[in-house]
Amino acid sequence: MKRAETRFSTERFFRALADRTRLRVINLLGDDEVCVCFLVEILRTNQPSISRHLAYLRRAGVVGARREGKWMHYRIIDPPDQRAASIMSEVRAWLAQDREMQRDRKRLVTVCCSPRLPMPLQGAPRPASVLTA
Amino acid sequence: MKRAETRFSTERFFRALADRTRLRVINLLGDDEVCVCFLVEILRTNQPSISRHLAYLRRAGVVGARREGKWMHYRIIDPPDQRAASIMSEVRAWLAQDREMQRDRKRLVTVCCSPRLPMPLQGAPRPASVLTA
DNA sequence: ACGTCATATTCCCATAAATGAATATGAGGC
DNA sequence: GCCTCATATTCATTTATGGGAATATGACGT
Repeated sequence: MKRAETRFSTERFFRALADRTRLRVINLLGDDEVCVCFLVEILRTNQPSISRHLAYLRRAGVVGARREGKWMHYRIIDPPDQRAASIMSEVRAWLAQDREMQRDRKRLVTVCCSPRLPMPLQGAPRPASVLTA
Repeated sequence: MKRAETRFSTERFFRALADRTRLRVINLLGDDEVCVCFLVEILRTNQPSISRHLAYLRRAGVVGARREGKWMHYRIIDPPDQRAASIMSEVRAWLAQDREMQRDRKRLVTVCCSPRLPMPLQGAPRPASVLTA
């Protein structure tokens, strides 16, 4: 079991948003849970890097995680602070307008729907939104 | 004349908000122009430090400056991006609830209204809100 | 021109954060 | 138990960031 995260901090919250990779992660999570392995695939970076960014976002109070067997599913959660939650909504709407972010989302759908997933993703649980799309 | 600042950047914007001193500056600026010398006084730090933070905020597109003789007045401006502007409104409302921020504002009023200003502030132009308060 | 005052910038140092490589953990199957 | 796979953490190194001291700039007065 993990330690209770240190109290919510305004600075940590903004810092979490001050990195393009983390913003891309937030964008990809969208309104569903997404498995880490897909984030690794779409962001084309190595697994430890994503894992650390996710940990950062978790400490900042903006994402939550759920384990399912070997897979970890991450999702956006409302930060404990009401104002922070409003800001998160704005941020997500903002990201939705960004070119690279739109490309990322497209790629996520493409990759997930592909009949033959890239090797490392065989059998990984697809994000819900893709399945229902 | 200064160079045109590099294009607005989401990350730079959030990084600007990821520092307590800068948040305190934003809070102190409130809805008026405030002279740098008052920020130095209230935040009890050295002048170069404030100046750098202000430069940071300027590059991030959240504050603007106006020179009046030897004095520089800073004010909050709407970032070029509409979404960023909404976020700034949220942030400012958020800061207004913070204890330390409220103390800072109080001190600003106290200092400005004091009949005998601290030495280095003699003759400095007071922020408008204090005068009309 | 010079001096002074308010502010900006530079330089250097210390700390913090991001990265890649390697290793550790945790879950499931045999 | 061991092996494998998905994810997390550690380590070492680089790279940004903030702070203090000193210096530069810009505006005004003389």
